Amino acid sequence: MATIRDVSKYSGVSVATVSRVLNNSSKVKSTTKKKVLQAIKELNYKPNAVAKTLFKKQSYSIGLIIPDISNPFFPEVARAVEDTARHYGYRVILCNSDGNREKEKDYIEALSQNHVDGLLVTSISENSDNFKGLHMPVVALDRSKGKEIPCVYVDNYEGGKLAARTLFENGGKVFAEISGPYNLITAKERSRGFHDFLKKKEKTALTYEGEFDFKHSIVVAGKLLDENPEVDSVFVGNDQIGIALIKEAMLRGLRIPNDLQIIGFDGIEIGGLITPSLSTIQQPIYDLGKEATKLLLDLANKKHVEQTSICMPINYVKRSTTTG
Amino acid sequence: MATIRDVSKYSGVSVATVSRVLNNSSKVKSTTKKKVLQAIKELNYKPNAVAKTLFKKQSYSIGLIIPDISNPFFPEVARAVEDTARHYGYRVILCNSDGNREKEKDYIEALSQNHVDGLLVTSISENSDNFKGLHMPVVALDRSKGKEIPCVYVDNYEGGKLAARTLFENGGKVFAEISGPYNLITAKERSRGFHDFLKKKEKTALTYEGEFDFKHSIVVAGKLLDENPEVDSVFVGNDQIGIALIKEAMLRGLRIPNDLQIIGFDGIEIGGLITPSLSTIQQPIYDLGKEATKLLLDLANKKHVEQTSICMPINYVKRSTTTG
DNA sequence: GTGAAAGCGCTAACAT
DNA sequence: ATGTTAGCGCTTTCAC
Repeated sequence: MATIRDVSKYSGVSVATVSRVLNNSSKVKSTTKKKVLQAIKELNYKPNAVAKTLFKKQSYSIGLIIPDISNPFFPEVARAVEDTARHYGYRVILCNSDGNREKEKDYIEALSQNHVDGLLVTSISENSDNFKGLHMPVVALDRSKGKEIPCVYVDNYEGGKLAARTLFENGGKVFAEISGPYNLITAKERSRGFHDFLKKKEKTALTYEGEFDFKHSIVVAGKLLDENPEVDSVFVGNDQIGIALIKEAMLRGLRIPNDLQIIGFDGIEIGGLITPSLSTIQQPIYDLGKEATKLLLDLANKKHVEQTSICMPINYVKRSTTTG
Repeated sequence: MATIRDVSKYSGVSVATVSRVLNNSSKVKSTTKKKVLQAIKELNYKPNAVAKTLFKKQSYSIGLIIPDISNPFFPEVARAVEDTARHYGYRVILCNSDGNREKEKDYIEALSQNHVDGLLVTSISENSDNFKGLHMPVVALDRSKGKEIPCVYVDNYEGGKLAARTLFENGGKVFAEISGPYNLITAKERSRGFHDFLKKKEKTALTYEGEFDFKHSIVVAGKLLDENPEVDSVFVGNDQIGIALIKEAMLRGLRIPNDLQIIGFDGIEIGGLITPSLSTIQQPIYDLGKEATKLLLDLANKKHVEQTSICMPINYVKRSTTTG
């Protein structure tokens, strides 16, 4: 590998000058510039980004810490993050935390030692001191972090209410919910919104606490259906649970949406491709990732940001598991 | 940020000694070691991994270049890669190439300049000079690269044959295929295996060339069904096409598998969760990613590897879109 | 407009 | 067992 020193010798100028033409950092006579460019070409010289990072303390890379890339919500986020990062010349390091505090901490430490320029995190814990004392910006993704950390999120409470209203207005009589795990603030908020709306209508809903995961959801969905055959309207904590519920409902010969209405949450692509397609409260997943990345990079580059807390809109997408 | 120099001063020993305790690289008297450790703690010193990388020419990071993380096959791969890399102390940089040669090249150049220790690539092109002259190992994932590049893959040709045999033995009469794009060697091989088997049985199959993508598949699937209502057995290039075909078939009131049998390829998780669940030729997706990563890291660490070309087994998974 | 030299934070000879 | 020092490849004052 040729170094800047090789280029310097080959072209007969100093390394400083080579650096100047490399970075356009100050005027260089056009004839010497030409010589340098020529040398670079002939030696097939590529600047060593690590050396540059060491000096500049800027790596043009960010860390993306999510619970699990195999969970279908996150690939869409990751794609947005990567696209956006790339657009601004940044690379992204992918980290799966499994919602494990220790694993998250290990990653943060490693990323920090590698001088990434910022962290994008979907963390399990609302307030964690995993993020204390870092010398780089952190943006929380899909988790409202209160005032402590900049974040990009959706109003999960309103989403829950919207699901309840929809089910109610569609003529639902017996309501149920399979929520996400309550230790996730997002799941809790969705649930709270759902129940609050029903309460105003003097209705209640059976509630099962689930997980954001297919395997577990199959079990809970089956249980709900078996224990409560009278239920006709279910709100589920995310689309994966919804897909599991559809499967179990069909296995039991229920007609959807006539016997059973279902509303999911997230709007992952696959929800629209199954039969029946899953009605859902849709988050702008790609834009969530995109805006979070933009915010993070603005922060990393010390640009002025007028909003460090961005709430993105949700909306109800009617597909085939609801009547209206 | 404290540096090794700060620790050295604080503890009254040389930087070399500090480095020694940091890396356990040679014996240090236990009392001085204690002093150093104490200083490290009090100063909250963290070694700068970038500086180390510059010197050692080893970054403990690898690049993962795939077409698109939103394609459901790849999150499972990426998860395996990340798990395995992490297990060996490596980080992974995620890159989406969209199967675009130029984009792939840009990534390779950037990763190379950042001195990643190796590249894991699912490339579109079988033989590309994008990989020529790199000073780091490359492992091809799910793409047989001939002898040029180490690779981890499955026997797609056999998979295609297996699909054909299954459909045939289940009593299929009129066969069809929606293949993946022919410029992908994997798609072509699956298709070739499928047709070769049928030919031996003196059967033919209608063939539509598709894409490994939901949106496009919906269109092709609809077309196939409308233009050939007599078809009763379809092999599709991957599970996504299969899911699209199921959707379109149900839309048209076809009974699966009685009127129409479908076999997919890949074995992505969602295929088992839809109704009807998709029978498929399953690849060991996680293990593919795991073995590829292991191979790459062995290569990066110049360990002796007896096999630079690893073929993983496939198998038929009977679910609800086939009769047997 | 260009060059010399210091230094980013670390490791590894080479001394002692 | 420990210290001194020369880099790794780059950028950036500070001279000229």
